[in-house]
Amino acid sequence: MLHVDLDQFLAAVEVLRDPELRGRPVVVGGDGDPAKRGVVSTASYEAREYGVHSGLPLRTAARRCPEAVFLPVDRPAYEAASAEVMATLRASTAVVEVLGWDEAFLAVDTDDPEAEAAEIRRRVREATGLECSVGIGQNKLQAKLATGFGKPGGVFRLTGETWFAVLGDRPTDALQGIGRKTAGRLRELGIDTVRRLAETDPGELAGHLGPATGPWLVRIARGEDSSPVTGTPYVARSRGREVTYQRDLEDWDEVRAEVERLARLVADECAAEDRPVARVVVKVRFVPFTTRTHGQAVAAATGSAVEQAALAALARFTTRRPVRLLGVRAEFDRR
DNA sequence: TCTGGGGTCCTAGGACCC
DNA sequence: TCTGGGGTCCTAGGACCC
Repeated sequence: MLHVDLDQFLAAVEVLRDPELRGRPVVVGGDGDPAKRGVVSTASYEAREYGVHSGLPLRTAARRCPEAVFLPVDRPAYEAASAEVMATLRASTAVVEVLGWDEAFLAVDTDDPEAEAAEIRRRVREATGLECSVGIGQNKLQAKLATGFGKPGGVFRLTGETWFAVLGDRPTDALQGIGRKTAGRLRELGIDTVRRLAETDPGELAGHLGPATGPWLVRIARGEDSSPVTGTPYVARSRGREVTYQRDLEDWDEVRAEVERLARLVADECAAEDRPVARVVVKVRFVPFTTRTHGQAVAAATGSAVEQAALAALARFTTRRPVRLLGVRAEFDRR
């Protein structure tokens, strides 16, 4: 199995549009104004030299790298570039499973995966001008982790034979699915490396981290993953809109009006997809950063059902502190 | 580090039913 | 009426990913 991951995707698309950006620190995020609330979506490798990375507040990025070029997120441009790349990948005989804008798994039948990977890199570059890295593995987990070792612009193979030599002594958050919080909880249990996690009794970990999560963590630490590469089209389970306000909302009438506006946007998208909404969840982030959600089942599929449900969900909030973010999410009927 | 926006999946507790 | 045990569903919150 191969995992294809485009290098510094958003920044690379911007460089293609404006070749003068090549070689310069480029930061894509928010509306391109580093003085505003927002975070970095993608930093070019030049910007990463200054400690700028995805998720970093734009203000902080500007402090670390004042000479960087800050650009707004241009979704349509990235969607178009992504579609071109995915079409290129699908043109081969492989089964292609797309993950977001800039990643895909490919199930290929070949005796020489490195040659296949090099060929994919060449075709993507020729068709789109974009560079990618390719990971090779016996399953999706191995392939995906391998890509990181190939970046940028390289190919890396990770198998059951090399798994522990490459990853055994690394911290547990080297694994996809383990973030800062879970790594911290594992450390408290005396588990600080991938190897230690792999040696842990799944039943014991279930007691600490849940019946599904515990045993799953042990499996991924062993490099085990039986999930197939599926070419079936992705079907969303929910659709939502959320917005962080540059100025905190203090007036609850304004909060109500905004929730109604977001609900209308979501309702229109759901209607366009012709999928019945089962539930609406409203999210409120209060100042400084406390987030609460309330949901409301949608009874009938009437014209304004989503808006009605959103306002009903909002009515369950009793706190009246200033608000920095509002969100409305519609969950589809699961059948 | 003053912390986006799009999502997915899992957990725990309570309600409810037999 | 001083109270079991198992199963399922719903809800809010948390963690993670791109």
